[in-house]
Amino acid sequence: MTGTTADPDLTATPPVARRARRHDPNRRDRLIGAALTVIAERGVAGTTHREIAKVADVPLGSMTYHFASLDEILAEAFTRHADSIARVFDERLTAARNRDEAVEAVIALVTDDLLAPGHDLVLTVELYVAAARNPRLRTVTQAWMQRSRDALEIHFDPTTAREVDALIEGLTLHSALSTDPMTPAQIRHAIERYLR
Amino acid sequence: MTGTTADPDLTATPPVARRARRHDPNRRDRLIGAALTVIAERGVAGTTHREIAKVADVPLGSMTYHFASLDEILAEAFTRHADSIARVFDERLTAARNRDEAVEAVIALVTDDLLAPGHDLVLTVELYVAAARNPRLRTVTQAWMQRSRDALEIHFDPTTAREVDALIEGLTLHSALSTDPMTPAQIRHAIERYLR
DNA sequence: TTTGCATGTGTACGAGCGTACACATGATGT
DNA sequence: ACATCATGTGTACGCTCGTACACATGCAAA
Repeated sequence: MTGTTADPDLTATPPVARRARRHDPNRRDRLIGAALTVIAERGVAGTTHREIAKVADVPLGSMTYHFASLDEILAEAFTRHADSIARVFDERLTAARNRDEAVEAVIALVTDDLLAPGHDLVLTVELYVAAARNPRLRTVTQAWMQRSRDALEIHFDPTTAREVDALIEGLTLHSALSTDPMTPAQIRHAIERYLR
Repeated sequence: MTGTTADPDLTATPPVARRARRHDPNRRDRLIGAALTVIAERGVAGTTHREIAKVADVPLGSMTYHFASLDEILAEAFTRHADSIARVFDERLTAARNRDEAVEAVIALVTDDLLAPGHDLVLTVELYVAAARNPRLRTVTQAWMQRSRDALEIHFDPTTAREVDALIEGLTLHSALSTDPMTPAQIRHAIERYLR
């Protein structure tokens, strides 16, 4: 009736409400998780402060408060990714009590973990590409590779460990890229052929 | 002495000389090559019209004339890359006349071609990442994989061909990522262990 | 209770980007 | 010879980006 410009009450709620402040401990952790989601969906190239903030439902300014730069977010996100895979790797191989069980552990690792439906294999390839030009990320990949090899060397000699590590890499990558991914039986066949 | 603003001669050479027009057939091809150079140096994420133009020593406007979009340049560049590797693959395996020679061909392929000093392995990983989100590039990788497998099937059964293809992928990728790349002897050992 | 500071929020700025487009030029077919 | 048009060149526009920064708020120490 009076029109929006006629109201003289300057204490009224401003037209654009300020977002309520939230108590949000471990927002930093949530942001790292959101970063991994964005990387998986849009790739490192499509990962921006604004996109991560949107996924985490957080204002843009929060990004620069918690992280000095985009590089820092990427480094922390990929570190978490590599650690989570390396931990599974460790657990499977530590649990194996002899060589035969170790072979089964490797097979299970590939078929049940690395090629599991929910597992974002593209995240690993994104890491490799990013690491090619980011020394900090190269440290992450190298530590991860070392850890994998160490776990394998619990049961296999160093030469075999290195070769199997490469084979695992190739099998997962190939399955991920193919329209016609390898079946668990084919994975088993390839690994057993190599290790038995 | 009279100062630069005192000259009334409007027919004089303008302060910024227009670049001389050049007769440049197959500039399009040169641009694709320049694109591969840029991708190898800066990654797909750092590949821009302006950067490619600078490497090829060509004005920016030339990019949009020869290619409808950046995607089109990337697709053509990666197609060239994949074809050039697939051709070597074909040649090596076609030349082999029995299984033993085929094994040697695979070893030579990895050690002498894929891991050759001048060969940009990062280009392949860049392709994989780009293909994850670009259907056109996924066609390129799948055609490439099929061609590799076909070449291997000249000498090996389909199951072996697929497994060896994956092994090659893993060996090259692993060598590329490691600070401590595998030696030719180690490559030979891994492949012979699998194929003999 | 008061106060300091870690944390949360909104916005502005300059840079680089893809792309569009107007204009220039010379090779080529007639 | 000359007209045409494929090719070559320069520049402007609108957009998104990373980052900086001023201001708000409430927990915790004193």
